[in-house]
Amino acid sequence: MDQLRAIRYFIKVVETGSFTKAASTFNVPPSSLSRRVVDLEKSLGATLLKRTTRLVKLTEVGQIYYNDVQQIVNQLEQSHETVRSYQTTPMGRLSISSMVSFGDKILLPLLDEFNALYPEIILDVSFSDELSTLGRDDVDIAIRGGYAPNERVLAIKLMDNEFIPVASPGYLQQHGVPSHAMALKHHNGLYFKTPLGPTPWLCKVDEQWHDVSGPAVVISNNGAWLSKKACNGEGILMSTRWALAPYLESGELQELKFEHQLAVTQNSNMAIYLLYQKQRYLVPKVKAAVDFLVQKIKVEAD
Amino acid sequence: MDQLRAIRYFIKVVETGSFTKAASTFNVPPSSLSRRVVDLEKSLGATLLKRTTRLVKLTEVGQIYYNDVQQIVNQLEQSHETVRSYQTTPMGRLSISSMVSFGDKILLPLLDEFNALYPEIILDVSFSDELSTLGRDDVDIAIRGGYAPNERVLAIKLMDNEFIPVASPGYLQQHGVPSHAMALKHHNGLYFKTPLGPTPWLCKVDEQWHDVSGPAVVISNNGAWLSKKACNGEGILMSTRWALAPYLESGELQELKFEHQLAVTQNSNMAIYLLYQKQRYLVPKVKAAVDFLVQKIKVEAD
DNA sequence: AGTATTATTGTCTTAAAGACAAAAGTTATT
DNA sequence: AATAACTTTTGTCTTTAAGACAATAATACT
Repeated sequence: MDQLRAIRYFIKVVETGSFTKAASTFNVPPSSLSRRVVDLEKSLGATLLKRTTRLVKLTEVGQIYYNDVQQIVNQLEQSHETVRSYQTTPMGRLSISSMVSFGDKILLPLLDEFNALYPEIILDVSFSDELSTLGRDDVDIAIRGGYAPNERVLAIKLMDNEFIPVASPGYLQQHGVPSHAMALKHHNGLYFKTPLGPTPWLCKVDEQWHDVSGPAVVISNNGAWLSKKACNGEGILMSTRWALAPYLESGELQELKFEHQLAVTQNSNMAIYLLYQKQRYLVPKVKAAVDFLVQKIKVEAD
Repeated sequence: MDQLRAIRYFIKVVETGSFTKAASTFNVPPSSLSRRVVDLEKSLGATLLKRTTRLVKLTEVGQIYYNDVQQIVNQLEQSHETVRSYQTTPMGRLSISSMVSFGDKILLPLLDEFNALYPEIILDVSFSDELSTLGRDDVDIAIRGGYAPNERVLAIKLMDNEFIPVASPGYLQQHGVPSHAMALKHHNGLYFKTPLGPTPWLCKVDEQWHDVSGPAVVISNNGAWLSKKACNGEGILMSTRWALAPYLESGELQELKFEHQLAVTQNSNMAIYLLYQKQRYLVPKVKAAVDFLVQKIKVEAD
């Protein structure tokens, strides 16, 4: 029995929920899949699928098995790609996942340059603030803030991700410039929301953390929109220095400085990391992109 | 092409270093292996093996590929065992790896009991202080001291692993009872050696660590031998409280107490952990053993 | 209830792996 | 240096397993 083929069939049947649909993706008759999956079940001594003519569902062990083999087949595929592309020029589809805000401001311009450099690499870029599970999905490179990666994933710090409080001159004129961090509690807040929830205003005084968040005006994960609102004088915003840079330069917003520095998390080493799977660095396209991005962004940050 | 079969052939060829030897383990002619490996190499577009008639060696990519697929095939095998044994009574070979000293004193008596409880489980117990790479090898359960496991491995703390200094009454009469930890520097040392090297005598005074190791008489990883020497009054020994318990009770050795407690590592949470792979807990024999050992040892520790 | 869809089963065909013998290439020994 | 011993590869045939296609059985929707 071609075990691996049977497993691939099984996986596809689970994913499509149908023998017929799965069969069509392999260009073989459904009967083949049916037979192979039965073979597999016999060899395992367990039924993996509950078949009703209308839909195919996983059994309890089937679910366990599916989770395992899905990942295993994925790994195998990656390993084959590593060998196949070993010592060739960078080429093929490269999928990058980035935080939304970072993508707009910094990543996209760089990718244009990257594209010109490696025309044989087809970029597949998606923006999302969700913490994608690198390795599970087929994302080659992910860019995320403040991340604790697992052992198989390598993280390179690209740049700091310092959050600073800002407000428009108009707002400060009307409501006064807060002299002490504690005073922020009486100011209107425009809150940035990460996948982990809204970011509070925190402040460390005498080794003690205080939440100095003021009443919320809006909460959003859309940085540009929040910045607009801040410019309109609707409240105080805490966002990353690099996202606010253009507004600070134009004077539309100004940074608030306090004796006790503000933060949005007690975890001090907030930074932006580039993540990739260790083994995948052997694939030329991945190596090219990692090296390029790290070099470009680290230089820019200086 | 039966990819998986080809990969299994390839792995065996690498392990045995010979097509002929590998072929005999599969009970097929060597020509089959030769053909399948060539197929595999063709499909990957790379040569994996450097064949000279006398020995077969891996190429550079071959080495990378071998590391990958060896692990992948292992995972697949484990996954199949999980399914096959799902909801059956605990049975089959169970391999346990334990630290030497812990094995003698605590584990073996328990395993006799375990064996009586689950006669269908064939125990394969090996003792070694080397840090075995759980998952890479086929060890189901490992027992180790002070371990930082990876994400796929679960660690359950079985008991504390407190090191205490002891000496025989004779030794103390002859050399005097050290009044302060610092005084140990002038005492003969019997040093216990872990895979990470000999264990120094450390002592924390005013938030500052000091090495108070005295001149070494012997260094060994054999706890029983060191204990004997300590009984003979040859020096001061630091070993685990549970290993020394019988000598302390009989009065052959006595514990030295200091204002500033001694340790053999700055890492405070030294303890003995039971380690196993998360997924493998689904295999009845593994679950039975983990549950049994945890329960028994935790109860004994009270 | 009837129809359409879907999985399974039966039978034949095709493709791929195994068996066995022979050849080619290496290393070690005489 | 040449031969002997061993190992991998190649050639040819046989056997085994997967694919093709039609037919059947079973289920859900109209």
